[in-house]
Amino acid sequence: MTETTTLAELALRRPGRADARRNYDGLIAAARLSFAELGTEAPLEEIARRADVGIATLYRNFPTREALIESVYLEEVIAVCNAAGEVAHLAPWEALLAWLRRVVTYVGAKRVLVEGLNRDSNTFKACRLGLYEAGAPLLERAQAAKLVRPDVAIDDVIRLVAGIAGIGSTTEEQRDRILAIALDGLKRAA
Amino acid sequence: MTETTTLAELALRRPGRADARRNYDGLIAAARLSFAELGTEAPLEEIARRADVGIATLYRNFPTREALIESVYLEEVIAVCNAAGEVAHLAPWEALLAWLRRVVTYVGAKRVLVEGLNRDSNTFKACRLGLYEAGAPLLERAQAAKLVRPDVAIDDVIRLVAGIAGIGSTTEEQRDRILAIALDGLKRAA
DNA sequence: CATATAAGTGGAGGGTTCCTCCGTTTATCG
DNA sequence: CGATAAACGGAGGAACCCTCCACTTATATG
Repeated sequence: MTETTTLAELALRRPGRADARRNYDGLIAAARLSFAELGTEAPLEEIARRADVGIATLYRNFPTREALIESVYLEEVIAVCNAAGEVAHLAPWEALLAWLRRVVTYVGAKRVLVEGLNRDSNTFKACRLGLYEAGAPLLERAQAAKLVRPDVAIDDVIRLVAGIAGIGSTTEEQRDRILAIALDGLKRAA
Repeated sequence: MTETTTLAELALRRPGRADARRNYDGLIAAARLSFAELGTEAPLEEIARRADVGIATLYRNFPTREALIESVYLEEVIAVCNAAGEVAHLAPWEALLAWLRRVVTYVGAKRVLVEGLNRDSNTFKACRLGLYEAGAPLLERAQAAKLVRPDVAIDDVIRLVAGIAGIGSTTEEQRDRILAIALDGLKRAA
């Protein structure tokens, strides 16, 4: 479901020739490493060097720095979307909670990637859509069980949680507490 | 109150000589303009040019780009802190709500300034402290009136609100709705 | 297998921005 | 007014960005 949009984009962008595909993958791997180590401002020439590839090859595959950041980001979002399936066995409210917690952890860790990238880009929109599709069933289940107020939509929830995840420089305990407060507002008004 | 820490920092950093102080102020003004116009990546030499000052003067006052961003940021935070006084005449819950809305509007508008700046820096910490001191009386009043659950602290609230403010690419309506949901969780549990 | 061809490749190089160094200017104080 | 310490400007080397083009190679086809 998510994969239709996302993988379509991936498949579309990935080069067709064997050697080119090898370089493409190598670049993403090198970029992930460099970004983690030096931040999103890591020199592109350094990334190309690590991938054992000329600078022109990098630019051919990723015309802008943001395109590269997004491609790294993409793979990780897919993992979180898939995690929505792993909580299906839990009770409605607990399942929703568990998955949202996972989203917070994930987005928080990769915050450095997200900030500074154009949040209106196509790839980013696709990621959001993927998260919506992954989370919607969990929300609906909780609403059907009368545990969550019926007037909230999945994109409200995702954005709320994403916002909390973006909070910098705080302990994990505090972030959990804040998340709990916010999600209390989600519960069915008595 | 807030001003003790904040202004102490400001006074500390501000040069003592008349001409130097003039340049310092000119640089901040030019920086505010340039950042608004070209983003936080605006060429520092352009900023120096606009301030009618050599590039070395810029670097002497603000050794890094972040230092400059922070200084611009600082002045604006003070304005929000002062706004806490302007809502004192409202009822407890409404006063808290009004001020938090103001914080969201403010931080949302200046998000471009905040992201990309080191959130653990001294200046940033001072700003947070200022917001805490400004907001604490509002929160305590609402708690005393039994309108807000007693187990939340002001820094939870500020961070929660700051997180929501940081959400990108959404309408003002949605942001208000999300804020309302989150603040519902703040209310005294029945 | 041979070979045509389109896709892919690397790196030189011009342009921009960063940031330091140092000789000159100027505010301040006795 | 003169000494002196603080502040100043801009030249210039280094890092990085990104385009252009001559060369290489995977793949499809006869």
